[in-house]
Amino acid sequence: MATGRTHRPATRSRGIPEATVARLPLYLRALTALSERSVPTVSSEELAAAAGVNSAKLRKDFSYLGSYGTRGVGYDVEYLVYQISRELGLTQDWPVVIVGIGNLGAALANYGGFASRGFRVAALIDADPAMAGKPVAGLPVRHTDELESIITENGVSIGVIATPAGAAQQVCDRLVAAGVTSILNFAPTVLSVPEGVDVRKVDLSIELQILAFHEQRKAGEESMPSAGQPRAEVRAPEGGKGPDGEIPAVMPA
Amino acid sequence: MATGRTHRPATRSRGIPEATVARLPLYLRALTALSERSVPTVSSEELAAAAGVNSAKLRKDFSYLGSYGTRGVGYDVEYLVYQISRELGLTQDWPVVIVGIGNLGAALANYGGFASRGFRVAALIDADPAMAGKPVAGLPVRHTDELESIITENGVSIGVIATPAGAAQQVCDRLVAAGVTSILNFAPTVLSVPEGVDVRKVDLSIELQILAFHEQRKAGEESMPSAGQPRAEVRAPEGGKGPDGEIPAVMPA
DNA sequence: CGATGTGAATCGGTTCACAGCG
DNA sequence: CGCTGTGAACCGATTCACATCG
Repeated sequence: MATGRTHRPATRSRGIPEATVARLPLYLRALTALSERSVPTVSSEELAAAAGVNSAKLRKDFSYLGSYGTRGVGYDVEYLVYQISRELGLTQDWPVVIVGIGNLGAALANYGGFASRGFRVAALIDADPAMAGKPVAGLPVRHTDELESIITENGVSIGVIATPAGAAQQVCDRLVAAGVTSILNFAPTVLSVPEGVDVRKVDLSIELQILAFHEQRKAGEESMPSAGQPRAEVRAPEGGKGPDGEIPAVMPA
Repeated sequence: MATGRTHRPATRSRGIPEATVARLPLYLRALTALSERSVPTVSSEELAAAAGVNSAKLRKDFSYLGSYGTRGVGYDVEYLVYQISRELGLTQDWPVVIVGIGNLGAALANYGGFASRGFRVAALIDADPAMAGKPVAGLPVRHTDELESIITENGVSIGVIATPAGAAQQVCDRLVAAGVTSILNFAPTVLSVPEGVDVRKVDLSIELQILAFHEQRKAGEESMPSAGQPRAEVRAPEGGKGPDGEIPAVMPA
């Protein structure tokens, strides 16, 4: 596993479980929706339903952040939005670069969920000289040659890789060398990075394969000599996802 | 969690853990690469490195599928590719529809990783009448009115939703009513579906927020009175991901 | 001998159920 | 009285370490 230190410096009591961190954005989204409808407070039950989890899990998650609720009443929406935002680090500005402006890169550049969450697309970068200068989502595409200077000048610490698989590791190396310490990888490759660099991946193909697995199972069960109903025992609406939940990648043009 | 049945019919000994299923596509990808380089066999150690996991986990995973290795030698690449493909249900053809042909939908339509894995884009569907007939990735975009007939005629059981958040639930309902039982959701909404329908989601914004959380932590540690080295204790290259690994969604144009 | 396959130990996360408090 | 907050039980997944066998 290589966890760096074996024991972790125990940065105060900051022991928020990874699984909880992964759900905070979900709660935040639900809370934001409530906030827009001017709902003042929510119970764990209601919020849980809106976020697609169960209430016990939600309460436990919030308990790691502190006691932000009021017994007998619920949670103050605005206050919770603030607390979660702060915890996630969304109260500050995060400049990001997107490398690889193919179909996917362009889709990401146009994605509205960025700005609203404290993320700012500092630059779009592509290796194709023909792309250079072309405006995508209101930003001119810059050439890969400028990668290092863009990172440095804008203090970018988060990079998004949306290049073909073959170019991903190389791009990753350059991003890291230039100072990026968090990478969101859409290319279908395993990136190797030095310790201290965080990588998350999204791979559409993998998601589909997992669906196919379950789909096959359903089909099999239907025509099973034993099996009762056509489709029972599958994944519940809850929205749960396999543990460890590897996320995989989409490949651009 | 609402697992439908409480005990599961125990479809023979088919007890492959969800976490293992989620990694099979990863192994498959690595194996395919080896196969293309005509490598005949691999050890658990080598394959694990290529897939970004540790070897004990990989061996345990494979043990759920059966004993496909040879002690003292390793695994036969071709044989394993076949076994995993079969297990995942990739030896059959899976027609899929993509609903919502914005930036993201187009990117998905152009994604090459589909065909190579047994997935076939049966149709691209969009609600905008102006899009109808326009060719995207070689296929003419069809209007939402045709959704039901397309699903039925092509026997589609897997649907991909790449619409704006507001339209997602409605599209989902129609897909399900028409017979779709697996959905890959890219819209940033919690979809509610009847039991027996599988939903997985991909949300870019959530992934970025998780990165921001860790990024913030790194920054904090650096200037910590106590903390030793600048950056220790973060996520290792291993590629691990938070359990439960909620996957989030990208929003199209 | 070397690498697989797997019980047993361990770990992290989820769920339960209820004490605590506004 | 109702809902939060949480210890404890539970459960699945990961890791360890070694017996097994080609």
